[in-house]
Amino acid sequence: MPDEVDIAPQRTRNRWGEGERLRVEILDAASQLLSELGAADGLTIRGVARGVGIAPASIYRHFTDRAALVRGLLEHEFARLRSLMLTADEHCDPEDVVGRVRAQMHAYCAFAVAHPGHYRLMLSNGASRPGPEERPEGPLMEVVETLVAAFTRCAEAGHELRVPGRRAAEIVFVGAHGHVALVHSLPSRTGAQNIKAFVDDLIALVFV
Amino acid sequence: MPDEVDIAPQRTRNRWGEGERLRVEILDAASQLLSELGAADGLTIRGVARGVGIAPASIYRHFTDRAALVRGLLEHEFARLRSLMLTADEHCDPEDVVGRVRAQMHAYCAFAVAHPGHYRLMLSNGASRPGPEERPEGPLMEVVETLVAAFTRCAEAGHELRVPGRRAAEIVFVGAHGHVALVHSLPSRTGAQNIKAFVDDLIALVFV
DNA sequence: TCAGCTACCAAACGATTGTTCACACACTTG
DNA sequence: CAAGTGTGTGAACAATCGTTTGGTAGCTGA
Repeated sequence: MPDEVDIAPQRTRNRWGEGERLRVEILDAASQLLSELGAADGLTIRGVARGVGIAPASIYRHFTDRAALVRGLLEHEFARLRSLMLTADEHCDPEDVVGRVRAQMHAYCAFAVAHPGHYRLMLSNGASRPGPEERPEGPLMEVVETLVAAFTRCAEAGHELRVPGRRAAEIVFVGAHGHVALVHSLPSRTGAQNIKAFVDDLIALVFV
Repeated sequence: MPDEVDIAPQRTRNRWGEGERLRVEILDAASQLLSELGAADGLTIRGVARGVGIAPASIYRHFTDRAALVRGLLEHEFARLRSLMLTADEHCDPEDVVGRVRAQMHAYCAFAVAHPGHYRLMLSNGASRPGPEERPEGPLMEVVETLVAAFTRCAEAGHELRVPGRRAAEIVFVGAHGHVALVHSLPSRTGAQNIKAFVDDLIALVFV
C-alpha cells in the first residue's frame, strides 16, 4: 500500500522568486497547529505539511530538520512576545514606573494564556545556549533582564522594595510563570482576570 | 522481519497467587523510566516492558490501557508526595507554625526537583475530575488545601498576613511551582538550595 | 528553442508505537 | 490423572513518524 494520502488535493505553485513565501506559510501552519494541539510533541512534519497543503518532503526545501523548523518557530514567537511587552510598556505614562511593570507583566501573561502551546515550547527550549559566563543566556533571560531593569527603575524613583530589585523581578516573573503553568494544566479557572489580579498582588507584595 | 526483540532473555515466572507481584514491578519500572526520561511522552508500554524484562503484551494482564498504567503511577506518586509533606510537618515543633509551612513547602520542592518526570506528569494530570461544585478537585487541590490550613493556623497564632490566608497559600504554592518548573526547564542552576531560599523569601513576603 | 534552475511531489525505507489474539506453560483442584 | 485457571509469550496489525531519493512541472535567460 502506498504511504497514505498526505496532501490536500489542489494548490497553486509558487512563482519564481517566491520560494520564501512557502517558508512563512509553513511557519504559520506550524504555529496554528501548535495552538490547536497545545503541546509540542504533536507538532509533526507531516502534520504541518497537511496544514499547508503540501507534501511532507517539501518542508525539507526550507528547513533541514524538524528541529530547524522548531527553532524557526521559537525565534518568531520570542520576537512577538518581546514586541508585545515593549508596546505595553510604551503605552504607559513614563512616570508611572510601577504601572509599567504591571503592564509588561500583564502583556506577558496575556500572551502565555492565549498561546499555551507556544508558551510551553518557549519555556522548554527558550533557555538554550547555556551561557559562557555565570548566568544562562537565551531569549527567556532577556525577558527577565527587562523586568530587572523595570524594578530597578522603580527603586530609583523612590518606591521602596522589600527585597533587592533583581530578587523582586525574579519573584514576580517566577510567580507569573507558575500561575500561567497552572492555568495551562488545569482546565478550569482559565480566566485571564484571575491572573492579572494574581500578578498585581505579587507586585504589591514586593513593595513595602 | 519479526517485530524485533522486545524482551530480555530469561525470567522466572511468577507463582500462583503472585500475579500482583508483576503489577508492582511494572509500576516500579514505569516510575524509573519516567525518572530517566524526565517527560511522560516517552513513557511507552514497550519501554516499560523492556525495563521489567517482559513482553509488551504481558502488561495488559495488569493494566487495561496505557492510560490505566499512567493512572496507577499517578496514584502512587501523589500518595508519596502527601506522605513526604506530612512527615516533614510532623518533624517540626508544633508551636512553630511558620516553620511547619516552610518545612512542608521544602518537602514539596525537594520531591519536585528530585523527580522532574513525575512532577510534570502529576501537574498535567493531577487536577482531573473537574469537581462538581465550584472548585476543582483532584489530588493536587488536596495539597493546596493542606497549605491553606497551615497558613490559617499561622494567622490564628498571631502572625499577621498581608493578604488573606487562602491567598497567601496560593501565592506561595504558585510561586514554588513556578520556580520548580523553571528549574526543570533550565539546565543550569538546578540547585535545591536556591529553591529553598526562594520559597523562604516568598513566605516572608506574605507576612507583615 | 532549449538548457538550467526553482519549486515541489510521489513513493518508499526503516523505525516506533498501542493493541490484539491465539497459544503455551505451571500449578491447583477435582 | 484430567480439567481448569492463573500467568506470560510470540507474532502480527494498523497507524504514525522523520527522512531520503528520484523525479516532474513550469518559468527564465540566452
